[in-house]
Amino acid sequence: MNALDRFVEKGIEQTSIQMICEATETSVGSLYHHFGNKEAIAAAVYIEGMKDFWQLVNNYLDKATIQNEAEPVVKSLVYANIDWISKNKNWARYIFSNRSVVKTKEQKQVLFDISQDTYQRIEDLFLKFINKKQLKNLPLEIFSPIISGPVHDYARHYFSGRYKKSLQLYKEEFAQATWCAVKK
Amino acid sequence: MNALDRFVEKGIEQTSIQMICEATETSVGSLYHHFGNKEAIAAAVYIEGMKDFWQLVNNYLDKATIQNEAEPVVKSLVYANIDWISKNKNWARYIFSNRSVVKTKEQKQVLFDISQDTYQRIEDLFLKFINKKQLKNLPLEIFSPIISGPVHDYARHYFSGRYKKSLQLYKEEFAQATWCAVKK
Amino acid sequence: MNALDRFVEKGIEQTSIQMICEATETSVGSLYHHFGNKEAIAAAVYIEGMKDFWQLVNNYLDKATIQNEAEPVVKSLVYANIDWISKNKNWARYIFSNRSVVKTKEQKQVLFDISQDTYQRIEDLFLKFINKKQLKNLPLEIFSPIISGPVHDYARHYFSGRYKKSLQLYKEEFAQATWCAVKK
Amino acid sequence: MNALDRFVEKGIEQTSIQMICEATETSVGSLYHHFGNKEAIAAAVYIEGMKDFWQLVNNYLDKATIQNEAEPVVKSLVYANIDWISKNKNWARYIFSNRSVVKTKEQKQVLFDISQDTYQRIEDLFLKFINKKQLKNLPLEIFSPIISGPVHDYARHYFSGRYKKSLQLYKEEFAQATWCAVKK
DNA sequence: GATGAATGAGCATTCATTCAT
DNA sequence: CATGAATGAATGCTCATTCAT
Repeated sequence: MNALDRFVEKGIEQTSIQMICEATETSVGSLYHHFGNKEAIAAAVYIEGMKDFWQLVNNYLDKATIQNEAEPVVKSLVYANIDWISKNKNWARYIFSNRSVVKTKEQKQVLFDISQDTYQRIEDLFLKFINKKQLKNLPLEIFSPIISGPVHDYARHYFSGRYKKSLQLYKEEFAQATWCAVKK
Repeated sequence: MNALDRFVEKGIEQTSIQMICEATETSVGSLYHHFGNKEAIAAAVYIEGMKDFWQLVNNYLDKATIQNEAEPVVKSLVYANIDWISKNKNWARYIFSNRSVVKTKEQKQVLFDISQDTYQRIEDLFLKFINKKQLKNLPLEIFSPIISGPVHDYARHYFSGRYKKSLQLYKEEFAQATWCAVKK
Repeated sequence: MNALDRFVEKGIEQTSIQMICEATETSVGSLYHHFGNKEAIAAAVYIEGMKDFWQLVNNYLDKATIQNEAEPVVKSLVYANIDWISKNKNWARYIFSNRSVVKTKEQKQVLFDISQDTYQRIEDLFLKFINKKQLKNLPLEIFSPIISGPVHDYARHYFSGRYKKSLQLYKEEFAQATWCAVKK
Repeated sequence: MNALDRFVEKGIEQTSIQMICEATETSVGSLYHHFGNKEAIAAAVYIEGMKDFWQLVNNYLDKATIQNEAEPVVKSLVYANIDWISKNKNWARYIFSNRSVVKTKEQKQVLFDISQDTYQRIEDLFLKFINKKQLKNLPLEIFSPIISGPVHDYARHYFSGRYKKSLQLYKEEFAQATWCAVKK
């Protein structure tokens, strides 16, 4: 689905239904039959991207949890962010810039359902590692910003052209700094 | 009263020139006389916000550099982010979501000029503290994401309604975690 | 009912798309769907008029060429001008005052194609009559101004209200004077 | 006054007051102080051009009437048209395309006054030559179209780019054909 | 008289959405 | 289910004109 490329290229508002039709080789009527309106298309693209992201996170966690240690788990989350963003640049740009396209209750529910299992899995892991004194005893909701924030922030600057070096280049630096930030 | 409030409330595209006129008690012609077009208004709001932010950062640095230690400097940057975002919620929302409104060479130059002195000041400080072995020897361009990223990420979730607790509540946690992330 | 009537009445610039919609009982979108922009509407009206004119010229030539003499051919061109202008006052006014609406290559080509056959036919006839010493040996491109110019000039003054008598009244005078102007 | 050049270049409607100010190195207020509104500027340019034209015609008639013969008088009118148009291309283009800018009673009166003397002079001459059987006994109001029409028509085609050769090149041909058209 | 900033009505054009085929 | 012509509300922007200085 190349609506994504158009959305990233010109912005959602500047991408007309006509353009999406051409990019996806669909007819106007067909698009409306499937999605109902333009906002739903934007939301569908967002949700599809997030689904893909959470799958990757889940896969990385499968390997990282084998050793039952906090460090590989935390670092795997950093790696997952860096790798997914690197491989899905347009999706990342889109998701970073268009959080607000998910508006309706139904869309929000779908988004919630997509991440819920993995989110819960991470919370359980973190609670366990806090108890095992491997992680700082931080409120659960600030782990995610501490782990993902730096990478996302770098990616934003990179996408805007301010930073030139690829995320992959600083993979270990981000992973190590993040680990230092959260470890007990 | 502000164009900013309308932009945040409905999004730039969904805010018509008419709405801006009403919000600012200006006439259409006057707006165009001073700004030239809508994009320039959006850019001006962005730049004004950033100017305010960098001033605050500079003020915080003045106090933090007295002791000539890395820790208060790093933490002051975290505090500056948290305090500015907390006090200027709409400006923060706007800047987080509309980085791309600064488009023309002139606008980019103005934005650059605004931050340049403080940015340089921070780089000089970090280089000094790296040499004094108080900070990890990281590439300079990843300090900023590591320090600002977590706070920004939390703020985004907070603004979107996902997180309910205010940033101020986690001020020390963010400052401490960030310090751990970058200290040698 | 016609875009033409509005254009003549108020001028092209002073005729808004809204007015054209009302006059043609079309919707704005439909107009843009078919023409693309306002200039294309103005050009289409111009071209339609010229098509009609050249058809009349062609019909008149059919009859005038039967005798194989220069005089009826030359006079038939004068008559064609006078009759077409008399019967299509608004189209004539429009075409006289808006030559420059035909701007794009495509429009110019269509206009050329419309007149080309008849134009060539007239040139061939004139060359033949020059050779038969029935016409002055003038450059081909000044026959047209000599034949049409007086009638057009009268019509312009008539349309502007300066002259009151109808063109038809002076039909024979124009035909005879024109014949005297070009005959050997 | 270079408003003329702008009017010809872009059309009256497409020439803004601002452009006229820049072209004439005047201020907006000054322009409005002297002319009252945009239409009056357009009319003033038209009238100024016509004044210049009629002066030339008058000069040419001074010389042409010495011999007291119809032929030099008729031909001098053709020459006057050709020479004035050749020397004042932009004014000619403007006047040909913007007859309708003279709208108010006052403007029409001025225009009338400008041409009246010369117009009367020509009518008197023509009446005399008709009586002397040097000219066809045509209604007075069709002499002008017969004499000026061909030249004007050629000029229009020349200005639109359709004809490439300058008017001056066909000076004698137009003069001779016109003389043939009106002579007894 | 001269100035040019301010005004706001008016316009061409776009585009999400509908619906008859 | 698919299509794309038709719709018309909504918008960014221009520009003639005014008027306080």
